[in-house]
Amino acid sequence: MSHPQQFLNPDLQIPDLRAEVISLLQQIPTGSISTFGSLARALGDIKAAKWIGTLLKHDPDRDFWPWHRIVMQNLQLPLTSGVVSSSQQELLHAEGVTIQSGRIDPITPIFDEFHSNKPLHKLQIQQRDISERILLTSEFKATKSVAGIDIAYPQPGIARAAYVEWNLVNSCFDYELAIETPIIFPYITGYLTYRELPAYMVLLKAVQAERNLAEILLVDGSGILHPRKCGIACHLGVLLNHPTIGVSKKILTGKVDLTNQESNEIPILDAQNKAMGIAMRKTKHNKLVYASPGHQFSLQKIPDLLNLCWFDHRLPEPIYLADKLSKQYK
DNA sequence: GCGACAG
DNA sequence: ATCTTGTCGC
Repeated sequence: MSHPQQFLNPDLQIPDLRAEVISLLQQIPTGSISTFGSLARALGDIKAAKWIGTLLKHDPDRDFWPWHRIVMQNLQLPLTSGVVSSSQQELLHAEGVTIQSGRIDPITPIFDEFHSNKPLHKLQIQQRDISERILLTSEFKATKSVAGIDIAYPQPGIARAAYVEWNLVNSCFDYELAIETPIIFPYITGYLTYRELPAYMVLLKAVQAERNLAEILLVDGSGILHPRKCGIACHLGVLLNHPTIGVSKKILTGKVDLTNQESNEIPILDAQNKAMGIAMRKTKHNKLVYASPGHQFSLQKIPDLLNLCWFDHRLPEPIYLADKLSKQYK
C-alpha cells in the first residue's frame, strides 16, 4: 500500500483538520463553553459543523482533549443515541458549569475568540484559483476511449479507488485497475477533492505505468456544478491537464427546471440562471444523474458523450463498472 | 416548518 | 460513503 502524499502535486496542499480542531478546543478556557458552529467558522466554513460533531462523538482519543466544552447553539447538550451523555455532564460539572435538564446555565461564558489560520478558507482560495484555470472547450471530434473512476471505503481510513476503461469504437470493456490507500481528510460538503483526490492520483499513476489514460475521465462527483465552480472533476482535470466530466447521483448545487419533467436532459442553472450542468437519465424510468464539465470538455457535448456509453444501468457504463469494482473487496 | 443536500 | 434483512415492485 503506497502513501498518497508522495505523489501529490504542490498545487494540492491538504491540512490536518483533526489537529486543527484539537488546537482550537484547547483554546477554550476551563469553565467556558463553545458551539459546533463557532468551531466550524474558526476552521473557515460553517459546513464543517456536522463533521466536528462526529469527530467529537467518535474519536477514540477524544478524552485527551476538552471535547465536552462544545454544545449546541441553543445551549443544549448534543445527544448520544437519543440521550445526553452523562460523561459530558460530569466533565462540565467538574469545571463549574451547571446544567439543568440537558441545558447549559445561560450565565456560562461562551468562548468565540479562536486563534485560527482558517484552513478551510485557504482551501476555498485554492479552489477559486483552480477554477480560473478550467477550460470548457472540447478538443475531440471522435472519442475512442472513456474511463470511469470511483472510490469505496472497505474500512474507515482506507480508500479503494477503481478505474474502468470503456472502448467507444467497439463498445466494450477494455481495462480495469483498483488500488488501496490510506485516507485522512474527512468528508465535508464542498471539499470532496481534499478527501478523494490523493487516492485518485495514486490510482492514475498506477494506470499510467501500464498504458495511456483514456481520452476522457468520468469522475464520481461534481464538475463546475459546485459552490466555487470547482468540484473534484475540475480539480483533477486541471492538475492532470486532462479532460474530465463530473457525474453524481445527487445534486450538490443549482436548480433543475421542474417544468421540463418530460425531458431526459434538463439543464441545471446556477444563481445567475446560467447552465452549469445537465440532469440526465437513460430512460424516463431511471432516476436522474447530474453531470457537469470538469476540464477541457464543454457542457453541450456531455449528453452525446454519455449516451455513447450508457446502457442498462442508472449510471453510464464506465462509471457504473468503476463503482462496482471499487466495492469488490469482500 | 424550512433549507441544506457531491462522497 | 457506510451500517444492514428481508421485502416490495417490475
